[in-house]
Amino acid sequence: MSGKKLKAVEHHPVSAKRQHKADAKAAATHPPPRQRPLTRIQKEKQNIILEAALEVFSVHGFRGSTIDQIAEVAGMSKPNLLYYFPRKEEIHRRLIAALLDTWLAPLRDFDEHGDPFTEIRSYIRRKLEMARDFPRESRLFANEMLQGAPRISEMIEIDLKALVDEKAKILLTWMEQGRLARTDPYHLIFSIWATTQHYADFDVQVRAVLGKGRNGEGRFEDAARYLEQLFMHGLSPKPRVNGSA
Amino acid sequence: MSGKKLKAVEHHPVSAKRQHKADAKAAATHPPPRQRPLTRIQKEKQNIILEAALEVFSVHGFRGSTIDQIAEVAGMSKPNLLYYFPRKEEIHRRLIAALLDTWLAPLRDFDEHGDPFTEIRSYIRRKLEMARDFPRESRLFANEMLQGAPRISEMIEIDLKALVDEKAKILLTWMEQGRLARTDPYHLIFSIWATTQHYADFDVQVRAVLGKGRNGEGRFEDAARYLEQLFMHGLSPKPRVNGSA
DNA sequence: GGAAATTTTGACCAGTTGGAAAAATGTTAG
DNA sequence: CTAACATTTTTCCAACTGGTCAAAATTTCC
Repeated sequence: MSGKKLKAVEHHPVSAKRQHKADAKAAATHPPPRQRPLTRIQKEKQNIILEAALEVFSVHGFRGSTIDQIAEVAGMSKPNLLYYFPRKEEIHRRLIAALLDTWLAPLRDFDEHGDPFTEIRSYIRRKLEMARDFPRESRLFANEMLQGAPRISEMIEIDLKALVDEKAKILLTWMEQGRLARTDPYHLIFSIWATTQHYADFDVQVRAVLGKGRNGEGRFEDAARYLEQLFMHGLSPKPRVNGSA
Repeated sequence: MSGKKLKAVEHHPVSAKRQHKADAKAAATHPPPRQRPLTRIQKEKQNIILEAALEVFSVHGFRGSTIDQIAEVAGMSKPNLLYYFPRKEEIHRRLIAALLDTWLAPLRDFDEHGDPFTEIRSYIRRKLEMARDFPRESRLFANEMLQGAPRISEMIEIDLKALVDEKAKILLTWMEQGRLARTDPYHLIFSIWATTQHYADFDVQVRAVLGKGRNGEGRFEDAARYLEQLFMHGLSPKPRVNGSA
């Protein structure tokens, strides 16, 4: 349903506080067979679990989620789930790793050689589509941020920062060329993130406020229209070139 | 430190799944004396607890937080804490109730008779100040939203919606009067919420991206400047009235 | 078909968690 | 001083949690 391009980044903080007693044995019945190329069934089950875990983690956060919950959503028993992911943290790590990759793709596509407004508009559009189509991923990310990003601090301090720095530079160039209003490129990017992800993270609120009326999918199109205008012209009224209303 | 205008809204969902066995007895030694006007010490202790709970809940969410954690931050034992708030949920409820009140104050002050841009600008400013000065409250709110606002759905579906409807109407009037660009007032409000609260909720990310440089308090001023421009004129470059750069 | 490997299940465990009971320690008004 | 009350601490518990383990059920491969 959602986990499209997984990628298994493998970071291994290894900092398990309480390692119980599972030592270097590692080859008993429990862990899914190492070395071997990972059977089709294993991949399927892992995806089912990751999908279920996304569902749960994105709502309750890491600490607030239990393996039992995830197992139930995944339709399997807890020990069975633990057969595929020996540790709760491992599931979360995998989700986050996959997420970060997908999540930043739109920003990576930001093209230096394109037209500033076309680039910005399509970036907003893509982010908005992701908020619509992958709200759980957005919430998982938000949850992690709210907690101070304990598990991904290096990733955002290094990879993300580098990427944003790069794109900010592009924006600055455009500004110097007079093709874009001179302003803070970092906060510009923040504002795009904020306004688009809001529709995923605060979905309940958005729906509640818009009321029973057109809170179907229309809100995303309305949002797209509104944001386009906002980022283009702001809220200043049109200079009123032709006659009155 | 933070809980200014408490208000004790009293909602009582009462849906405790596991009621253990505490029945109508209710008058043992545990509960803080009912009826009596609530001594000064009681208020103080309650505030200490609420303060600690805010600290914990805002980071880990309701389910992810434990009474032990809160008690430790509050500098008291768990049973002692439970003497003042017999239930974990009760603490959370109190926090949320107080929060909603404070949180919406800036929007309430939105004045129909003011100048559109002055009103919008000062609304943005106030929200930004709140993000800076009360980030935990913002995160607590965000956490609740991420979880689908299970404990405050009626409140946002009724009170919040009514308030926003009212203010949206004002915005519409301004638009019709040609004093504000014609656009969707609801999404306009969403965008203000999103862009301002972002600085509290995604603080880690913002700081990481801005880097070690001026991530002190400067970011809030930069944000204020940027947002002012965004909401005023958008990102279109100045018409270039006078000469070149 | 059957041995080997994989997957699933059921029983179990130690540590945590929300909360109860009651005893112990203040505090205060008469 | 002391009885009545308020507060705090100690002890305890049942349910929940992350995780283990051996055995049973199933699949895979020759």
